[in-house]
Amino acid sequence: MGEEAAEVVVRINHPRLDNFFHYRIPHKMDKPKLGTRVRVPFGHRIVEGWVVGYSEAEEGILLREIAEITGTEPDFTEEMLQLAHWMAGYYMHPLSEILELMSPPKKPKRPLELTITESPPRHSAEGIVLTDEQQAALTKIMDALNRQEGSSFLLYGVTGCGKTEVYLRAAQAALERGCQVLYLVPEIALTPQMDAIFQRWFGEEVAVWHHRLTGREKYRTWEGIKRGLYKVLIGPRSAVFAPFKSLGLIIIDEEHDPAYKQQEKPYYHARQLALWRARYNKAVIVLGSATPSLESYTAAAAGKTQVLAIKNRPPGRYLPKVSIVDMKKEVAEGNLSSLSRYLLEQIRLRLAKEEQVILFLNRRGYAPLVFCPSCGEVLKCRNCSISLIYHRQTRDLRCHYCNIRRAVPEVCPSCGSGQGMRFLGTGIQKVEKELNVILPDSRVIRLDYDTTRKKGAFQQILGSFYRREADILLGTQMVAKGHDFPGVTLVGVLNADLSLNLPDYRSAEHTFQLLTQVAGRAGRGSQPGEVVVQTLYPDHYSITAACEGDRHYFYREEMRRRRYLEYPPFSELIRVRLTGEDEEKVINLSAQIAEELRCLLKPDQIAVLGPAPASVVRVKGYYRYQVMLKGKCRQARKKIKECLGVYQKNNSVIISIEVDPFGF
DNA sequence: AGCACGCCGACT
DNA sequence: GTCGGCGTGCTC
Repeated sequence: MGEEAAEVVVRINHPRLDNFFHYRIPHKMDKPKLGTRVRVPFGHRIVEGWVVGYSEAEEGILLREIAEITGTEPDFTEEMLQLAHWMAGYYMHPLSEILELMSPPKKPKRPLELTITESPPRHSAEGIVLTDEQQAALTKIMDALNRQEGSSFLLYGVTGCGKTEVYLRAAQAALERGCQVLYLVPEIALTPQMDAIFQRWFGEEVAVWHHRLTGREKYRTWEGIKRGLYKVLIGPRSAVFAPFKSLGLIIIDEEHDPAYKQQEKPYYHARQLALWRARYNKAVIVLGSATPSLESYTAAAAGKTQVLAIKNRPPGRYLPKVSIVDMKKEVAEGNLSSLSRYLLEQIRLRLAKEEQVILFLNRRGYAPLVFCPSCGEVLKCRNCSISLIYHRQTRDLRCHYCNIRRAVPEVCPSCGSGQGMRFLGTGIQKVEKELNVILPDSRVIRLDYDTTRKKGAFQQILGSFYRREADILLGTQMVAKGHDFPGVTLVGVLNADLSLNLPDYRSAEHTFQLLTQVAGRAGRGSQPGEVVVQTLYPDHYSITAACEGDRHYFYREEMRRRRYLEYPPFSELIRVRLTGEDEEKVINLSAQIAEELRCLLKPDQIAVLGPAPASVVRVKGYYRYQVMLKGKCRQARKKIKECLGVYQKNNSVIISIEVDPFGF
């Protein structure tokens, strides 16, 4: 018979150590609670780890003893340990890495006082009266809070319908019932403004969590949430790991936003974890969006989530009129500018009335292609298999994958011709220059990755546009989110097709969401707005649906296509990605793995696709290939992981597993 | 991941 | 003779 021993996960990040090890508790040590951080002898050294359970050790293993307990209390609550186990299984990731991600911030050396002045919840100073639809939604949420049995809602409201008003009142109702509230937003950039709104309502009991906080700030917030001093936490996806004492309400704002999916290990989706935590805590969860993800839409259709629909904006705020411009015609009629004649006419009209304009182009830089007119060679990054982009401010070339910069060559590196390089295509900087030429009297302000590098620049640019210090806000997808500009009456989408041509089964969904969100920026004030959408595919369903505001048509059509092609939500995807410096080794191993998976998995259950090169084969000098699994993947996760585990020993090719991948 | 063990070349 | 190269194998 084996003996009862502590299961310890060691704090070492390696695929071959993806398991716990058994340890004996010394006689003079109290039995550590689950989640306790300990130091244990491991091989020839002492390492840190966490106690994650107790069980009988197998016979024949010589158990060693836990050396010491670190910290005064466990790092993880029962809830977070269970969540970690669930994540390890679902995302096929080592438990140690997930615990690392969830572990509390270090205690600062200098002691820190944790007192928060409890302010009684205050009502909105503005005293806005809710519309009937808003009130109906709020009532259902409040009923659910009273029932305390865990419920989920999809707050499906058109852009500008006042979802925030519903969130605030729901949060207040939760606080009145003694519960804490988690409010998730897609990006850090959006936290300060939400923080300001919530602080106006709830005072000092609101905290913000994100990765840019200092060590002290993190510790203070973490402890405050844990002890129940803070009642509301606002933050991006990582805030979903906060150690709430009594979580009663979770709100996910813009739940469709891809930023909720972590794009690096361990590739979790915050919405999924939030749903898990809501279920565990019997809390209410509200997913809010004007353009829900297909996942949430499906859950609603299946009755797993209740729909709270808001179909109208508050009185006096009208949905904009949308016009589509066919750019194929525009080019055929000799207009090679990035602005169609109709859009330009509309811009002039609005500027003459001293109204503001937002222009949207989802492409950074000046020109996306640089080529030699003599031999036709297109310049590519030497580390990545991707074209270099010309940037005008710095007059150099950049790779948008690895950020490398180089000068524009005077002589073609391929044929040696000295004719000079030519630039092709249109990036946002080129549009900026065009605007300066065509409309020399208008003030243009640009919002993109390059103008928001400096801290606070994002807020500063938006603030300046809000104060009407500029007439035209020209931006990448950053302009789609967040702000209300009462002065904006025209939104121009310069190239609606860019997101449509991405190699991703979600591209139509993203295009529909992006267009709807951008269009929603128009007519936020009392003036009716107009949206002009320029496209080469004026008949594509994602574009027509977004322009006509016909959400049901889009979802019907998109579901039909997904079902036909057996893409999620009608199947599950797992991507196995292989990365290495030696391309041949990567290809060979990919083929070997695909072959073995094909033997292992039933073809009528799971299709093994590939191996195929990733959409950008080479990044930062590493070659990337992938094998895609499509079908009933969940139930075969164990088998798949075992199969791949064998190959993870090879260290010249890194294998990573991505469950429900984003961005192909 | 670390760290030891292990079996072959040029050094005080 | 030994110091040290990094190949491979294990860690309750």
